[in-house]
Amino acid sequence: MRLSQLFTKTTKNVPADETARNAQLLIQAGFIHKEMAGVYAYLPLGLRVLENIKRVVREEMNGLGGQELIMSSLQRQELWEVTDRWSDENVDIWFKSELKNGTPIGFGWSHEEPITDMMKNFISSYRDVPVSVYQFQTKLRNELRAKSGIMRGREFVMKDMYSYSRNDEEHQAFYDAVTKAYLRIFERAGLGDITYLTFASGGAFTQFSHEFQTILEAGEDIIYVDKSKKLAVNKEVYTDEVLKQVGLEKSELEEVKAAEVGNIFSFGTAKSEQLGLYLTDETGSKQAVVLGSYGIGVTRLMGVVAEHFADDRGLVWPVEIAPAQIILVRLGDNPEVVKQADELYNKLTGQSVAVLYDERDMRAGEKFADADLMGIPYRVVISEKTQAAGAYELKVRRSGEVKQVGEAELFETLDAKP
RNA sequence: CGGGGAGUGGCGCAGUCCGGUAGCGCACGCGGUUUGGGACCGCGGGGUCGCAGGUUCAAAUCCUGUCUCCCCGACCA
Repeated sequence: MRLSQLFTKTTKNVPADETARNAQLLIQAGFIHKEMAGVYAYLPLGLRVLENIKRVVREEMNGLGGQELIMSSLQRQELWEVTDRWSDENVDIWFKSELKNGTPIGFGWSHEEPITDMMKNFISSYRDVPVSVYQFQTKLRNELRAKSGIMRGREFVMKDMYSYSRNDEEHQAFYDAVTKAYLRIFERAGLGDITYLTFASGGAFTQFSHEFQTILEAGEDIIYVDKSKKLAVNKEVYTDEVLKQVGLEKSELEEVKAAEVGNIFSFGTAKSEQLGLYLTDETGSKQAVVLGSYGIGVTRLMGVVAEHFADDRGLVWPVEIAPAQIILVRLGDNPEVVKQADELYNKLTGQSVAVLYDERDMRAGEKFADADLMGIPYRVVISEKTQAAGAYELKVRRSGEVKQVGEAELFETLDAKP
């Protein structure tokens, strides 16, 4: 993408109505636009990050055998009344409206009920399971107070997966596989070192659920981490009894603030029984289906990554989810410089390397500041100076390291062929 | 939902106490000088001061109501 064609602009002014670092930087860099409190639009660069995160998540979900679909945002009152989660007393984050004829409808804050109800059409035999389905869905939640930028909004994108199994053993095998896949996702998003599998409240159905908590000062949760065992316990279930159960020693635990980037649940058969999802086994007897639910806050994850890696110059994206792998900065309009820069741009984009080509008629300082603010992992400069030196100037955003490289090394860095 | 703070060109702010023709920086347009870390000079365009009432000869400024935004807390499968 040529930056002269990009409609968004960076700004030096920090937005006054944001204190969350992630939102400040994402707005300054032109990645997102704030529509109202807790509601953000994703502009071209931000959308690229979002799509990259989705790509990673999708690959891992498909690897588990998950089948992608998209449920609806408008939901039926009667369905949620079956599980007693329609009333505002029980669920206080509903957005509700009604059809022209007066029929109440809700805007989806979760999809457990609709998706499980829908699966009744397709699961009737033990031969139909195990099966898992997932979606990337915009969730709407009428939070009393929005905060933390895109880490907690009223409208956000979540990947939610649901698994249907015939018994606890089958369910547990899948649950464990999801756990591993989740850890790989956070690893690929660059947060592997600081993301912990965390024991958390299991709600009404099981004793524990598992959260994936990323250590972050701006996080909203308190957890106790055992860094050597790579496990943690959420403060909400932090008792001697629980520690004993999960095999953690109080003396090994450290209290930290963290952001919940994922959460997985076992529902057992309770919800299936409520909604009437049964299968027939080999003996012809009817059994309730074992349900699991697995969420990742996609937009929150983007916010956490932004927040965690940012430095005093701006955003810093890990290569796998960056809006571009490289930003090609062309200085001046000397015909030879233009020629070399155009050629490099064409060669890289021809190999599907995502390149931001800064061919704007601007001063070097502004271009460098923009490249830093946008957080593109690699920056290559082509100018009269680099031509005289006979090498490309390559800067690594994260470390700040600058070096002269030849074509071979440049392409190797970008995992491309010269 | 309780407490606190704030709404003034696209963005960031001053002006409000003490009423008298709305200003600065960034961004934008034109001209010029610059040109490897957010340059400089000159000229220029752009704002019913959140909204609705009220007081007054006169309201960004005073009064009443209302909406929105931010922070702390509470809440949070």
